Amino acid sequence: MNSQSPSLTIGTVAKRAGVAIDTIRFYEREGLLPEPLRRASGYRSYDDSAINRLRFIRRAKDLGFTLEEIRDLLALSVDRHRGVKAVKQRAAQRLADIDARIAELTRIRQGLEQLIEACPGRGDPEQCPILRALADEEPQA
Amino acid sequence: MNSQSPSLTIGTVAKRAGVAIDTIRFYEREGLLPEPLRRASGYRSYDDSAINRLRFIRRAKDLGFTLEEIRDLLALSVDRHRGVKAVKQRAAQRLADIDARIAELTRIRQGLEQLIEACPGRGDPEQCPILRALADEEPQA
DNA sequence: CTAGACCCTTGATCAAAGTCTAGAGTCAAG
DNA sequence: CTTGACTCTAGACTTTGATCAAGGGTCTAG
Repeated sequence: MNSQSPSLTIGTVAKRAGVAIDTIRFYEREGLLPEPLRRASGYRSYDDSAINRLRFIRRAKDLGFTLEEIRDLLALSVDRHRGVKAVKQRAAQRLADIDARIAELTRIRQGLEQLIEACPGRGDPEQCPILRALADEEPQA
Repeated sequence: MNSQSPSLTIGTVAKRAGVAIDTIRFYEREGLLPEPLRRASGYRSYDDSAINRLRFIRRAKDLGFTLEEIRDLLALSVDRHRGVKAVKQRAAQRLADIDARIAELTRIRQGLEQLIEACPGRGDPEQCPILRALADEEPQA
């Protein structure tokens, strides 16, 4: 097996995972990263799994999950002792959350698209459907 | 002439527009609402246009605009000649952003769904594809 | 040994979009 | 006139997700 050197410093991990050092310590405080081993000096000592986890967090974040949701997602792997069934249920809940998020975005998207299609892109603001839809009728202030 | 009595209090406006009083004052500070007339006592005095504008803000917010973007939209809507085009462009940019987000969510949704489908929901945790994906994840970046 | 790079903790600060508080003045009803 | 609801200002606080600063200890190369 490879990788038997669990002695990455926080700076190295930060660089490889593409996040700031402060962010790593912040995630640790927030319970998204486990507390790492420490050297005698007190320096945090990581191995590759920390980098993997940080990348996982970053991707999930890019997808619009909050850190709290990500913590739940990560907690799935800690649920081992509670059995595969609980894990599957929680994953299904995540899926439902994602579906709801997609549905909400789709609703917004369609409202916007209709407005854009109806807008000539020039002329009198009074005629712009985007502005009119937002303003509702009878402004004339 | 149904000459409207322009003497709505902030509380009435808040109730009709469906926002909090503090939010109205906050929007005023932030330049999203014009400063209203004042009574001799100092009380803010609104008319219906304030309600319309608050609804405009709320709709734009629902469409994913930030308050800063909304401030821009409100300013643009006053510009007869350039306003409409810029409004349409910004709306189109919002639409593109939303599309990208939907695409990302759809992608992760399908990955998650496949994991769930492949998971028996019982048995050895080592065999659970969900746990395995979370544990290892990320082959390369 | 010493300089410079790195790491430690604690606590402050930021941005967004409000929300809430304190202390004081005002308005409408009874 | 008094009571209670309403409004005023200024400024502090909230949440999320970090980022920075101060004041120190550690590590490594020359």
